Order: sequence, then structure tokens, then C-alpha cells
Amino acid sequence: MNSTKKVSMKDIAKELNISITTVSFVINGKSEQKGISLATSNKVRELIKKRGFNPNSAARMLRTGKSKTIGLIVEDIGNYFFGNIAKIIEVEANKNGYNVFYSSTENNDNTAVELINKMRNSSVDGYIITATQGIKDEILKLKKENIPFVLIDRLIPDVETNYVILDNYSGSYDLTTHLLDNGYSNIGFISIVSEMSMMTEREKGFSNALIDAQNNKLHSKTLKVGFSDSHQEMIASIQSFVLENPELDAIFFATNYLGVIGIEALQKCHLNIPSDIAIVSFDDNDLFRLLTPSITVAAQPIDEIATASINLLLKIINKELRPSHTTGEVIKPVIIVRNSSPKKSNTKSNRLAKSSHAVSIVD
Amino acid sequence: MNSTKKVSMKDIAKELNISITTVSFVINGKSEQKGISLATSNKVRELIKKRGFNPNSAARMLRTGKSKTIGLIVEDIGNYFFGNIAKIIEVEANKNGYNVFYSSTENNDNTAVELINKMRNSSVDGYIITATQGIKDEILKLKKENIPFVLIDRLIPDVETNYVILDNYSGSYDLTTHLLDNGYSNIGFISIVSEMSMMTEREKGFSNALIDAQNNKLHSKTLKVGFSDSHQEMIASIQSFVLENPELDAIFFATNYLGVIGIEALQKCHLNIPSDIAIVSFDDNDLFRLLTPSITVAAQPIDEIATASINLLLKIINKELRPSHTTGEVIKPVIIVRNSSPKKSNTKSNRLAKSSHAVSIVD
DNA sequence: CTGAAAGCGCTTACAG
DNA sequence: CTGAAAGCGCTTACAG
Repeated sequence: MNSTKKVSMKDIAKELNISITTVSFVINGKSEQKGISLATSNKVRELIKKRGFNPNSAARMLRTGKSKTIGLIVEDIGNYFFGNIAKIIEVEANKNGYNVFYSSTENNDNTAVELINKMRNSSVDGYIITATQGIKDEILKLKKENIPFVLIDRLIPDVETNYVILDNYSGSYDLTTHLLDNGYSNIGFISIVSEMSMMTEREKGFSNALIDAQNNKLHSKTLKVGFSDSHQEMIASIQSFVLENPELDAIFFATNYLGVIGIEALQKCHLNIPSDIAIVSFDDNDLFRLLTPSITVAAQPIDEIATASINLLLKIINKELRPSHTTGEVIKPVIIVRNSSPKKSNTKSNRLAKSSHAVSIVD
Repeated sequence: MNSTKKVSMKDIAKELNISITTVSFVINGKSEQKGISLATSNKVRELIKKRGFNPNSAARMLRTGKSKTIGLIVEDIGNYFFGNIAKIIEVEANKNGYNVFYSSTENNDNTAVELINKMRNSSVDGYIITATQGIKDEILKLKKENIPFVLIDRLIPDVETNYVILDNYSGSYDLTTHLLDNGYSNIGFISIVSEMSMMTEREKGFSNALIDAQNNKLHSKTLKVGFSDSHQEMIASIQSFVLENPELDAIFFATNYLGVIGIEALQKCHLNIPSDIAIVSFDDNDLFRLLTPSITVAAQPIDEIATASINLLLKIINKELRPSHTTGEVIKPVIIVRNSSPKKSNTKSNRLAKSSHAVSIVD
């Protein structure tokens, strides 16, 4: 029933009365190097276009052992950050002749391990991986077998690999300092329970900024919700945390989605941002600039992270790096000050006033 | 340097002193059917496990022409809607033993055609495609060659295919009716220049709702921005449109991203939503519920769309559907009424009042 | 019950 | 400047 039979190199060669070898050389850009005449090259190129010929990648893969495919393993492709990372990686990969297989781990160890193995025997040439907490062994295996990969967004403790990550510490430090500079002194830090480097670094950045301020009027309080808690559970935890700590005048949300959930929680508490409580969030979101008020964030330069990771991987695949060496890139986040964290007025906190049934002071 | 040489079927056969054929039969679960003795089968299975043998998928693909891979072509994987569509499709595909290649067209015809061809010669077994306007020929080609594919989100005019789309007409009709029911009578319709069915259907739904209302006090005005206009250009167009038509008391944004951009434009005009102007948007966004005010939308049931499309494709690939027949599924959108389009008060429009320098009436 | 052999569509060392 | 031929690792029709 298929009227259009797939055209192969053989067909091209036969129609032009030349050998398959010549066709192959032209296709692979070796016509110069192999001394194919320009006339022949052009004839081949024309016919290829005319017939819509495309080399069969299975055959090529079988022959060369290379698939020209890279595997991208992210936490959640539906998420703003990872979705855009994926898009840029794909464009960059395509430019270099690579396709991209992607998959989401949903931060589940088993899924992550399965994905790595499944991709392995579709022979990907390399991986870009957002690690989950428990895949250390799998990563070690890749390393031992010299399979090219780069870790993004987060590291595995005590494992030396190629990686591209954000400078979580300094982003968090700077965001906290911004809050302190604007006069906030009772800051709630809301994060998730996690041993991953990204989260521990953010926490460290936060506390060190407080310590370095050397001001004993400064106080903070921390809440950590479970990663697998439901949306609703997280909202509830945040609500009670905020309500039970009326002295808080600002909150630092340690991730983008905690920020989103947190805003929802504050709305439910009928707390006004920023007059009742200021907020900042780590990691920007498409709409944070449009919220009322717009949200101050430490933004990840998605472009930079994506480009750096695919380029690094490509270098490893092409053996432009000494395999014994490991290279890491640390990208600086950008603090975007918006309206959720203005300079604090010197009057008494509205929230404490409200909670003691006093009339709130407007200045 | 790779101590671990890849083991092949040949190695297994040689070590066991049997033929490759037998090994292949065992691997593919045909030992019964082909009458391989249980003893032999077991020996083979054991050795496979012991040697960690994995069939080379390139060879298998070359031989069988099947890749157990499906190609997913979306408009923009970084977008909330498509990112989540992709995620669900992937999970569903994996359940059925398929991998997913994905790519973004950025709504560019050339990119779309290239992607289809590139995937074609990585021998995907089928496609799920978000069409761009000018790929009719390519789609016709797929159809003629009996290559399994399903169109999602939008159709190609005059081409009969398998598809899963949203009921854009009724979503738009209902959303408009909601506006009319709440007393709005001068509605701006902001869309993009496009011949795609999804957009024309939305426009038709909008106008028909107005017509069906049979109220000659109803007016509307339409703005269409160019798809490839920059973010900034779109904002500017929307701003002048709104400013030049002060009689508008509500705006219908025909897509999610127009809604986002539109909100930004209205903020820049210092117009208050909904007191100055009400808005509704087609297609929900992660944060629309958190904006002030939250935005009324016609939401696409992402889960349903994704599941329906992958299941349909799988059926086609497995030839469970008569190839001569074409099946389409139309998913109903859900109107989510939020705060951007409340019942309109009967007083004169605030905007007209403002623009004539009168004192605005508060009730 | 099992095997020898063809062939999928490429790439590349070798020969001229 | 160009070609004939081997071989990548499988699957499967055919033969016994």
C-alpha cells in the first residue's frame, strides 16, 4: 500500500550512476577531504533534496555506535524552570546534530534509575541529569563506565562529576541581605525537607546572611514541609506556621513552587503582602512579575544554565575534555527586586497591631 | 579503556554452543512457539542475566523498522499547557513500552517540517503533532504513507485525520455568555492573526454568543496581533486598542499568553481589573488563580487531552483501528469563574467617567 | 527441536 | 577522483 518507498543511499547512487561510497562522503561533509569533485557533490546534494532523502539513523547508529541522541532527565517537564531548560537544551542540541530524549523523574529514585537504564539501551550518547536523592549508585556506575553525563541543578554529595549548578548559597545570601537592608528583622524561612545540596546551600546562605549582619535584634524561624506532601497539606502547614508566628514580618520561600503555594496560603489567611508581611522567593516564575504585588526573587538564568550544560556535555562526548578531569560551572543567580519586599516603615508591625485588636496605624 | 566490552547475541550463542537464532527466539519470547526446549531456554536466560546482555536497539530497529519510540511535536515545551501535556503523554507512553522524542516548533512551519522529517528517520513509530499553519503538505504525506499520527490542539482545514482537540467553539461561546450574563455589553476580542481552526472556532464562538443574545445594545471590537510580534509589540498594540476604545467594559483574550500579556498592558494603562474593565481568558495558567483579581478562564482539561491522544495513537500503531477510518475526540473545556469578571454594576462605566475627567462614582 | 544465511542501510579501510 | 566489499547486531523465512 505504501506507494512512496523510503529512499536510501543506494537509490541515490543508482540514479546518479555513482557508488554508495561517494554519496556517503558527500552526506557526511567529507567530499573535500576525500576529493570528490564539486560537480559530483552538487549533483548528489541536489538529488538528495529532490528525493527528500534522509539517512536511516538506525543503520548509522548500528554502524558507528553513536546515536546522536542525548538523554535529558529532569524533575518535572511541566514545571516552568525545567520546561524552559529543556527547550533551550533541545535547540542547542539540534544545532549540533543531536536529538533529545527527555523524561521526568517526579523526584522519584526508582523512576530516575529506570530512566537512565532505559535510555542506556536506546544508546544515548550522553546524559544531562537532574539527580534525585538516592541515585548515587547509578551515577557512580555511569562514571565508572566512562559514559558522558553532566549533573544539573543539584549535586550528589561526595561524588565528583561534571556539573552545572546555580550558586544557591550566594543567591540566598543576597536575597536575605536585601530583606535585612529593607528593615525586616523577623524572617520566616520556608523550605522542604531535603538533603540535596541545592536546598542545604540555600538554607546556609540564609542563616549566614543573618549571622553576618551581626545584629542581635534579628530573629528567624524555619518551616520545612515534606516534599511529597500534597498541595493542600503544604498550604495548611504554611498557614499555621504564619499564624503561630505573628512576629514574622517577612518570609523567604526557598523554591518557586513554595512561593506559589505560600502566596495562596497568605491569601487564605487574609494577610496583605507586603503591608502585613513581606515575601521573597527563590527562583522566578512566569507570572511573578504580574502578581499584586509583584514578587521579589532570586532568578535562575535559565538560558545560561541550559546552554552551559549542553555545551559541557557536548565537549565531553567529543572528548575535548580530559576524561580524568571533572569540570563544574556555577551560575550566579540574579536578584530581581519587585514590590513584595519594599523598605519597611518604622511603625509597629501591622500584623501584631491587628492581632491585638488595635487600630492599625497608617502612615 | 572500556574493560566492559558490550556482549552480543553472538557471544551468548557461542558460549552455549547453540545458534544465534535460538538465542533470538528465547529473547523475543518465541521459544514456545518455535519449540525451543525448556532446558535450552533456561540456559539462555541464565547466561543473558549473568552477562548483562541487552539487545542492541539500533540493530533491532534497522531490522524490524520499529523503534518503540513516538515523536511528540508541540508548539513550545516551555509553556504550561504543552509542558504538562508532554509529561502525561510520556508517562502513558512508557507504560506501554514506548519512549518519547519531543520537540518545539515555536509555531514555525519550517521547524515543524524539519522535525517531522528528522523524527521520521529516527524511525519513530508514530507522531503526536501540534500542527502549524503551513504544514498541510507534510501531514498529507504522512497520511498517504500510512504513518500513524494524531493531531492535537488544532486541526488542518480540509484534511481528515485522527485528532484530539478542545471544543474551542463552545468554550468561547460559554465564556462570552458568562460575560453577557454579568452585564457586559462592549466586549473587546483580542486574538492573533491565524487561520488555524482553534482560533477561528474561538472567534466564531464569541460572535455567535453575541448574536444569539439578540440584544442590539451589544457591541464588540476585535484586535488581532501578529503571532510573531514581539512581546513588547503586542503589549503596545493592546494598550492602544484599549485606550482608543474607552467604551469597552470587558476583554476576551483568546489565548493564555495573550491573557498574560494583556494583563501587563492593562497594568501599564493603569486600568483596574475588573472595576475599569473586566477580563476573561481562554486557557488557564498556573498562576491565574493567584493574580489580583484572579482570572476567569475557559480551562483545557490537560489530563484528558493528553491521555486521549496517546491512547488514540497507540491504538493506531497497534492497528486496533481500521486504517481507512479516522477518529476524532473533542474535549469540553471547563469554565472557571473567578474574580476578573464579576456582575457589572449598573452605574456608568468608570472608564468613560474617568476619561471625561468626571469624578468616578463609587457605589 | 535447531541452524545457516540473507538482509535491514549505513560507514570506512582498502584498492585502483 | 571514485568504487567494491566487509561488517555493525539483529530477525526471520527457509531448510532439515
